[in-house]
Amino acid sequence: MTLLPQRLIHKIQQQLNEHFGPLAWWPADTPFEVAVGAILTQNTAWRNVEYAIDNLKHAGVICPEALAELALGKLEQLIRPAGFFRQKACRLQNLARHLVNHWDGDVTALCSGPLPEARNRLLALAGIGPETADSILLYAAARPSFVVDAYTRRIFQRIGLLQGNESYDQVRQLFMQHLPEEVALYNDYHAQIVQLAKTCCRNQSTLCAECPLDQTCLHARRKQLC
DNA sequence: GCCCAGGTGGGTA
DNA sequence: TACCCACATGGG
Repeated sequence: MTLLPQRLIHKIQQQLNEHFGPLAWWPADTPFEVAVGAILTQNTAWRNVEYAIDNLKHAGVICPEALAELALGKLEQLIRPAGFFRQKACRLQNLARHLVNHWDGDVTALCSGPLPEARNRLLALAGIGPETADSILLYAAARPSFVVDAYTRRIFQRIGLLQGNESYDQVRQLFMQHLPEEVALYNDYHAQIVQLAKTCCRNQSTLCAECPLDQTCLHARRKQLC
């Protein structure tokens, strides 16, 4: 049985929600900390991001004003555990200075107004691409912008909904056109995707026997047939 | 020792 | 447009 994309996207969400419950999440205390985490986690394991954020907290610089003033070399050392530390230090300081200079240090102000314009403002900043922009919009500013990440692609490719050659915006549009425009739903869905990818639908050594989607997923059903 | 992790941007054809 | 590559650390 092959479900239409809309049915499939809803069914997966229901199954994940039943399995994990609502997660409503981003591990951060403030909107700015969400933005910092979103930049630091670029192609990096979250565990390493936590080390870097702990360093920033202990140094008392996890706010736009302090980060904007901090010596770049010092910032590089603090975020070193998150990898790509020279690039990411520039990106963080650039964001912090932009916020201080133009938005009164307020991430949610930067993300305000019509969604496409807000998203384009983020994309215009150095080192903020589509995934980072959508993470900031959704999790820092509670705007309904669906986040597509490597987990989303991996899971929905295995399920059979994606081929693997779709652009970021194509995947984002696929979800956004089939889901109601609800922040809480986007928030939970992405959080549940992350949870599934870390627990069952891992890159290697998949645990399909424990997966709540095993009856829906092509990958798991193929394994069952073997 | 090797591979991978919640990407992005610059260069090249 | 489509690939290729640099960017860097820490854990399994």
